[in-house]
Amino acid sequence: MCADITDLAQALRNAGLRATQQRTVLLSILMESADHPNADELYARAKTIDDSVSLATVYRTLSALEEAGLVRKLSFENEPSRFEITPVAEHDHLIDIDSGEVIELSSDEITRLRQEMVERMGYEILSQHTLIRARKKPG
Amino acid sequence: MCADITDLAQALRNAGLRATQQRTVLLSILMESADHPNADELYARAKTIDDSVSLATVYRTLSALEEAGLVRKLSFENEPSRFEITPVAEHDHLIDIDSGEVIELSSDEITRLRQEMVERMGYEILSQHTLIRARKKPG
DNA sequence: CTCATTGCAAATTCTTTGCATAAGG
DNA sequence: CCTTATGCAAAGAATTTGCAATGAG
Repeated sequence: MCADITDLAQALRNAGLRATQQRTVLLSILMESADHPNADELYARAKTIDDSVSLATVYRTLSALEEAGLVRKLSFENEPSRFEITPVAEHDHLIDIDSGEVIELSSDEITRLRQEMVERMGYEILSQHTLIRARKKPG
Repeated sequence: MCADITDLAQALRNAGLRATQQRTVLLSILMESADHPNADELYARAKTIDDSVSLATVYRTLSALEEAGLVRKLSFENEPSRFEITPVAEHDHLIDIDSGEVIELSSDEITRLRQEMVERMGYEILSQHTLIRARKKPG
């Protein structure tokens, strides 16, 4: 949970990326972010730690981290992409359309079902993600 | 399958929308599009029928149709939004990342499982959609 | 007739890129 | 050192909006 800078730098190098100041900061922020921040939010948070980071670097870093498999990009409707550390356990997202809150849903059984269905069709899954738009029931 | 112009106009009015020339054309194109076109593609197709439609109207119409529940907007990663007539039977999408082809997956069982899970949490589902990125297995 | 809808062009929003400088290994 | 990454500012892509003209009911 509380990875130190050295660990992060190592994680970056293991992923084949240079462990720059900016990447380390961004990765640490993502790891301690329970929500699913977008690029602007990450940029704002990063600047409180390292005033020099630019938004361009945030985007470039997110692309690099995604390509390396360390980060997952989430495309919600009508809003900028959000990002999260690649989850160990597969999970989906429910967005409360009234509050905007994003809730993670684990979905082992569903994941297995989908996997079977898709494999029967002759495909292998690279990634899968379900987005549910929902509203709290009254009462 | 082969709805005529009158039906379309009526469908629009039933949804509380004025049945304009442009909306009727766009709705008819969507109904006969087996793929999942984006705004630009719809614009191009619409112009072959009615040269006067503008891209702005395509966007405005799609918003209106979506709000009215006639159309579903699909947010794929790294590409403009695509649109489809709101499906009668719930289904998800698999995108072949090599060919770009989009395949519809029906998912009755999975839909039911998700529904139960979410209801147990005290939410009611407004929409749900799964996007699977996959690649054809060799052989 | 009256108000919603349209086309056009300009504006926004999110994201990417070119280039000279800085910094990782 | 040598290359890759960075910041900045400018470019780009997708989508939205203001406004005067048009068209549906």
